[in-house]
Amino acid sequence: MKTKARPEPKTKHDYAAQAEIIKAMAHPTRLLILNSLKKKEVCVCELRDLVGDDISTVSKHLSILKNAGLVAARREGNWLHYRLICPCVLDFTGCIAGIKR
Amino acid sequence: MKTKARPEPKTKHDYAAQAEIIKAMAHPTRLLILNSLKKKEVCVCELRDLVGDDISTVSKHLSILKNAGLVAARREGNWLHYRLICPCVLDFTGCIAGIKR
DNA sequence: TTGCTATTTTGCCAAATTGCCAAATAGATG
DNA sequence: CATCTATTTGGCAATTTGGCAAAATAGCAA
Repeated sequence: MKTKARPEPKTKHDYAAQAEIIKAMAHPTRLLILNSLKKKEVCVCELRDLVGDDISTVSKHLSILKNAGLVAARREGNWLHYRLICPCVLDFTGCIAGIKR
Repeated sequence: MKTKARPEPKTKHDYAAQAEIIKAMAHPTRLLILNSLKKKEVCVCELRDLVGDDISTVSKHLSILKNAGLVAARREGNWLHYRLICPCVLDFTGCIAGIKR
């Protein structure tokens, strides 16, 4: 039987890596995109309609999410379908919802 | 018996509010502070030593966390002790740790 | 009151972020 | 090849953020 794992203390580097991912989520449009991908993959053009910004703006948000490792794309003909890689990032919402200022 | 609650669709305003809180967490120093408060409240001067930045910088990070509703302060003489209001925000870390780029 | 300590606020500046438009790219199709 | 569609990239201005230092504030004690 294993002894209970004791986590190493986190370094500044660890926190920087975490912050990169959290920063990618820290934008209203990107939260909307992530939530839109909760149940199914969605095409960029659909996301543009949902978001309502210029397509180039939406694309930039997607590349930020992609670089953070939060979403991935699959090409199908001319369309790119984005999907959520780690749906658990949306569980966060439940905790956040309980915070009142 | 109640029927299962069906969440309302989130508005841009909802996402903006969520983003505010997440943005407050999206900085290495602020993640370090939040984790330092995981088990017990901590004085500002201790946090300054942990973080290593100028005291005014630490104070600014604390005010960002406070405005986001993530921490609160309790005065004891000259010292201010900060504590984590919603420890659940640290559960997030588990999901984040699974993300690889 | 004065002085002392802990903390916050203000001012400043460099760096990063945001969003739009235009241009470039990738893939499909003729 | 040319052309069309979907998407990304580059450039730019406006705004926001981060960190230090100086000044201001809050509470305690003499």
